[in-house]
Amino acid sequence: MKELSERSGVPVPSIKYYLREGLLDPGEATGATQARYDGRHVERLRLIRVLREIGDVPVARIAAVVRAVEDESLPLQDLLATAHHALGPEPPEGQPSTTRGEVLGHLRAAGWDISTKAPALDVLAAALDALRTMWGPDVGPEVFDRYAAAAFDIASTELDSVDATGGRSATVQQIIVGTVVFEQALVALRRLAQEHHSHRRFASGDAG
Amino acid sequence: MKELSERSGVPVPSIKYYLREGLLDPGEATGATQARYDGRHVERLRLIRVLREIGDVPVARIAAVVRAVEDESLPLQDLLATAHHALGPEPPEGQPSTTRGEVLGHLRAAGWDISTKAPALDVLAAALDALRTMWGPDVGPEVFDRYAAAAFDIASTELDSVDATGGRSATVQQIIVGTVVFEQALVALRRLAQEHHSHRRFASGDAG
DNA sequence: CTGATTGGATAGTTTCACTATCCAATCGAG
DNA sequence: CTCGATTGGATAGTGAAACTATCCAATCAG
Repeated sequence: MKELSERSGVPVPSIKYYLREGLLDPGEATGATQARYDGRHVERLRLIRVLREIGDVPVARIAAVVRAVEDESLPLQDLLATAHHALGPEPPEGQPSTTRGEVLGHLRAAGWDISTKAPALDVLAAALDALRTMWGPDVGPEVFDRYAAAAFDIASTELDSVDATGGRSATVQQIIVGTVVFEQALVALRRLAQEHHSHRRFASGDAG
Repeated sequence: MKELSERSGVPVPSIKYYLREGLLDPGEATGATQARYDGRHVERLRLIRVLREIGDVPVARIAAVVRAVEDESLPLQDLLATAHHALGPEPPEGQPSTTRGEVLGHLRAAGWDISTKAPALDVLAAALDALRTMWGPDVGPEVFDRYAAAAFDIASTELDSVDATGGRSATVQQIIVGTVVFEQALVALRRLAQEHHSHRRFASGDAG
C-alpha cells in the first residue's frame, strides 16, 4: 500500500479511506498484513483524484459510478446513464416543480430526446425559477435557447469523438473524464470570454 | 426582522448569520430592540439565496461581492472584475504552473484580451493537467478550441444583452445573476444534450 | 407594572473529506 | 524460534463551512 501511495501520489490514509468507502477494490491479499495492488489501482486512484479535485464530485457519487462500472452485467447504455446521473447534482427534495415540466416540454418540442428523470432538468428548472424570482414571472424557457443551441453542438462533437473500440471501461473513463473536466473547461472559458468581451465594450485599455 | 424573514422566505437565524457575515447591512435601528428593513433588504436576501442555492457560492465570496457593490467609489469596470473574480473558484495554492502560461498564450494568440491573473486560467490549466495525467503529455491547449469558440459566441451575446441604463447596482445584479444562473443552465443543457446525442448513437429506443 | 418579544452575542450541530491512533498479526534478522 | 518493527484494517478525531439554537438584557403592549 505504501508503494501504491508513492506511485499514485495519494497519501496512505486517503487510500484507506477510499477503500472503506468502496471507491477502490482491495488488492489481492497475500497474507493477513499484505496485499498486492496493480496498475489498475493506480489508474483508479488517478480517476478518483481528477473527479474530486477538478470536478468536485462527492466521494459518495464516485462510489456510485464505480459500482456501476464494476457491474459487468450492466449494458453500456445504462452504465452511461448511471454515470451521468451520478455526476450530476442531487435533485432537490420535494415533488417536481411545474417549471420542470415546462423546460422538459420546451426541449422536447425542440427535438431533444431526453429522459423525464434526468437530474439536469431539476437544475435547469431551478435556474428558471431563480430568474423568475429576480426578474418577474414572465420569463420563459426560451431564455435558454441560445445556450441550448450551443450545448447541442458541443455535445454533438463530444459524442462524435467518443472512441468505443477501446473496451467498456476505457469508454466509460472517457465519458466520465469528458463530462467533468470539459465541463470545468467550458465554464472557465465562458468566464474568460466574458472578460474579453467586457474589455472590448467598457474598455479602459489595459489587460493585465 | 420577523417580517423580513416572512417576506423573503429566509429563516430568522439565517438572516442573523448573514448580518454577522456582512452580507446584509443592518436595518435602520428604531430603538435598541427594533430595526426597520426595506425592499432593498428583501432584494439582497433573494440575491444571496440565488447565489448560495443555484450557484453554490460560498458565503465569504458573496460578502466580497457585496462589499464591492457597496463601495460607490469603485468604477464599474473594476466592480465587474471583482465580481467575476469573487464568483470564480479559489485559485490553487502554490506558484502558477507552466500549463497556466500555456493556455494563456494559446488564448491570447487567438485574439482573446484577458488578464494574466484571471482565476479561470487556473481552472483551465488544472483541467489540462488532468487530461495530461489521464491521456498522456502530448495533449495541448487546442483540445479546448471547440469549447473556446462556443464560449466566445455565448459570452458575446451575453454582453450584448447587458442593459447598463438601469444604474450601477442593477447592472451588477444582472452580471452576477447572469454569471451564476446561466452557468448552471449551460452546464445542465450540455448534460441533457449529451443524453440526447447518446440516445441517438447507442439508441435502444425509449427515452424514459 | 409585568410578561412576552426582539435584536444581538455566543455556543452548538451537521456534513464531508480526510487524518491520526490503535491493535493484532506477521515479516525479517539473528 | 524469538522479538522488535511494520502493515492492513478498524475506530476515533479534526477542521472547515453553513447554519441553528440558546441566552440575555432591553423594551413594547396592555
